Amino acid sequence: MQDELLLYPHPSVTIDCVVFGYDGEQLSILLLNRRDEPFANQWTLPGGFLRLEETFEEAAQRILKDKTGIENLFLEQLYTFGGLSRDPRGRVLSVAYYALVNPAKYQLMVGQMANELRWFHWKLLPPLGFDHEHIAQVAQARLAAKIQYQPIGFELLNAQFTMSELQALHECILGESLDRRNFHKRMMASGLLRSTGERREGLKSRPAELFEFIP
Amino acid sequence: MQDELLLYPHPSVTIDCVVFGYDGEQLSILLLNRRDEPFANQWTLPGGFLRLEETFEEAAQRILKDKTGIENLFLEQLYTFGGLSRDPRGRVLSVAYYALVNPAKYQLMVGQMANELRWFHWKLLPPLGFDHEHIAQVAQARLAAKIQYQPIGFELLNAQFTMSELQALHECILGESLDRRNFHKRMMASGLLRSTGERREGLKSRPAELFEFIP
DNA sequence: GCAAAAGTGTTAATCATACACCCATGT
DNA sequence: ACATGGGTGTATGATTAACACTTTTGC
Repeated sequence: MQDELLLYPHPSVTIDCVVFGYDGEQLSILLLNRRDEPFANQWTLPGGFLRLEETFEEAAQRILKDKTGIENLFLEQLYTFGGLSRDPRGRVLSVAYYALVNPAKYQLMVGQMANELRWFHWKLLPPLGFDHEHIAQVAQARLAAKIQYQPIGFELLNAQFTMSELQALHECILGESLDRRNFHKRMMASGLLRSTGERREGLKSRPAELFEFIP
Repeated sequence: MQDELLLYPHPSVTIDCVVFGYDGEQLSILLLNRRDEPFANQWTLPGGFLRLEETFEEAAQRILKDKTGIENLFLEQLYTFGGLSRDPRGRVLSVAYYALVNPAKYQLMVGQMANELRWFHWKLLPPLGFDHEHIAQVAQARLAAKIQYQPIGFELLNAQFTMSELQALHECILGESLDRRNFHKRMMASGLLRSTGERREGLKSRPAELFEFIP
């Protein structure tokens, strides 16, 4: 039964992850400084090889947990990259995923195959190994396109968030400032979020209403 | 250098293609009746294994040419499917592509590994092998979403086409009828097509202006 | 002259934008 | 009381949707 599958050599398949983080001020991408060849001591997206017994998403979760300590995040498939020379080791495909996380919620843990992990401003990335600059660009474009049509929050914000927090995130991704009232109307009109009835208190000003995404 | 790549067994990688065809009346998807196991004598999307020396698009073009006779079509990556049991032969990933073609422009040629090729109404597909029903659904959804934002025509229509032909295509994909005048305005406002100055004559009614896509 | 499809403009409705004042809290 | 950020409505402009009659051809 496996015969046909063995007729030709198979490519390797990796999963690479573009992890966006938003700390309330600026949007970042998590990069990993590789310890080993290829691209030793260079920055790349966190990634790893797909195993036969796991789905793409399971692989992405495992890889991110092992290499960065980040667990249980929402992932969405971005694109699959298959250029012939994107990896010097041979034919390696990359099924890329992206995610949005709140960096404050995770403790980064540098895995064994990395020198360092660091958040970089999403528009000011260092030179990257493989074709990861290209992958990051595609992810940025996807994020910016997607936010036009729907509120983006995922894990970037806490489960409950104020309208200002959501607005600051959108402004950050869009690169422009928005009108508070119109933003409020648009978000509520989308039907994707609702008020929790609770408020965020303890700040220096009027307590803000807390919202949550509707599942 | 290849050592790391050999540590784990590799999955097989196929390219599957959702080829949409429009004959002026209805939108169809091209299916192939398999000659061999698995899924012998069942309908599937045309597809085949990726070779190490070719990109996804080259593979898709080769596969379509070999199995259907269709050449040189515009392809766009749809999604990559990686379910653990989508292929009974083992772990097989599928990088799916979709394309739009004008069936009248191609002579279908049944390849050696198929019993038959046939166009099926895009909403009335027979049961399909592998997870190809799912892939077809994703492609349908993508096409319907995409047409909201831009005129889709490309290879579906002839290089020159009348506004009514383009409108019939859009109505077919959207599943609703549109107003002629508003459609005309919207298409021209998109800036993606222009009048050729010529007309389609010889029909039973007033000759229609011919348009073309701006490259 | 009749049938069939093409071409075209105006009005109404909807949606998006711009904009400013008062409110609740902490200090 | 004042500083800080939160909450809210309306008026205008822009876009989209609804709608019908005239024109050109073949028969």
